[in-house]
Amino acid sequence: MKTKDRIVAAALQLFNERGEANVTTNHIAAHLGISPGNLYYHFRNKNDIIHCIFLQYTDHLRKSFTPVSGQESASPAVWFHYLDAIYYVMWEFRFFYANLNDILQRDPALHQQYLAVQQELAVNLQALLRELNNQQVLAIPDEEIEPLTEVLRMLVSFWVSYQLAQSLTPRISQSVLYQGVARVLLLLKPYFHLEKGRELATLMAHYQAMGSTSSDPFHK
Amino acid sequence: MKTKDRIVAAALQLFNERGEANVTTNHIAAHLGISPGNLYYHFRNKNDIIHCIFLQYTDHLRKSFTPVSGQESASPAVWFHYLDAIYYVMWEFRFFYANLNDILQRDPALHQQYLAVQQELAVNLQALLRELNNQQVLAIPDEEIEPLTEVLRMLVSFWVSYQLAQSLTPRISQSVLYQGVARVLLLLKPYFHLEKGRELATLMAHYQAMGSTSSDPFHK
DNA sequence: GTCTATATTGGGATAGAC
DNA sequence: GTCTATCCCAATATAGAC
Repeated sequence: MKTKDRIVAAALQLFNERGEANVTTNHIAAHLGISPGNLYYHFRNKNDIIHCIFLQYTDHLRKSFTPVSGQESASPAVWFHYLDAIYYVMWEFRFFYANLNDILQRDPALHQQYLAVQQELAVNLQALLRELNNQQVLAIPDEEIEPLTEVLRMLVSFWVSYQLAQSLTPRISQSVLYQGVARVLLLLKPYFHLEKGRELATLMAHYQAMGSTSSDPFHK
Repeated sequence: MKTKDRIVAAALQLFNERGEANVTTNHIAAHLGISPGNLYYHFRNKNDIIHCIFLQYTDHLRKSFTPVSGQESASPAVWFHYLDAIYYVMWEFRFFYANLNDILQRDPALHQQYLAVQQELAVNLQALLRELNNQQVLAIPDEEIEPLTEVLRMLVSFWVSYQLAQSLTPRISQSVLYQGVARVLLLLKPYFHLEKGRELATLMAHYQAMGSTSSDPFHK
């Protein structure tokens, strides 16, 4: 593994574990057993490192949230896929969600790219909900689809921050992220067709179980 | 007005206008035409100033969100009262919401007080929704009240942050905060009894109008 | 590519005079 | 209470040898 990649990997790990604001370039270098100067040979500055991580992030989002064909969208297996993807991205890039505004504010170029990805996600999510309406899974009034998807994106984007604010310990657990996923389902629940109650109950039960704190000590 | 109070007022204003992270103690002093040393005569440090602002914040919350008697809760006028109070606190202390995690993380004592107030709010909000259930206004399944109130608090607490992330300009407008209030109603809408459709529509229309950008240029 | 040593910066905070 | 002057510190970033 090239030094440049090792730096990115170490940065992601340390950012996630200790918070981006608490990890300096010196920490990253020390963690890898290289000098600060060496790190600056590979990256212009800290933002440059974050930008590399961000590329992985958007890659992931684009792969995980590509729309599926109409038929498929009605399958609970696909719902699991999407919801798991939400969990995964929240966990894998939690440092980013934990400091979203700081990071975006200090790097306008990154902010612009962020907005572009968010726009794609918004479009895809709205299309998905419309498709689920068509497939008789959901019954969301048309004019509510846009604001509802916005609330859902907002919920996912700031669930990590919310959880950090709710606890004195700066570490977030996997289980609280599953609780976030369960909240997504909660907000959609009133719109599910009654015939889908069974499938919905299965999903809710799953993510609630994953979100119960007792599952956490195992560090699954 | 005593210097100490002037400092707090100036800090709140500058924090709201430029973002807490971008306002140094020197800026505050310069804005008031006093010396940095003078500022430090009145406050141990910057956190100390924020703490004073936070006391105003909690004062406000406690006054605005005290529970009302069961009967009253069914009155649309009371709903307006609560929703306007949400708007007001988001606007008046938007710097705090914009930087919640940074501020809490660097001051554990403040964080503890924050958690205490949040706990009060959670209890009051749950009680309010239960009362609205009783008054035949809402029909929220009992087990959903707690998670739903959590999502609502989360929505309000991070709406400002969300809006900042959604725009390249670091200023937030009053209208986007009204949009946030409208989202609160949106999430509750599925649970409203049908007979209350009229009142609900009035509320939604009001906050949507306030949230429309065309109302903003007037800086109401 | 990697190192050591160091320059730079800027905000937080204090000392001591007035 | 208020001022001026200054210290302190930590993180970012660079210079130049190896």
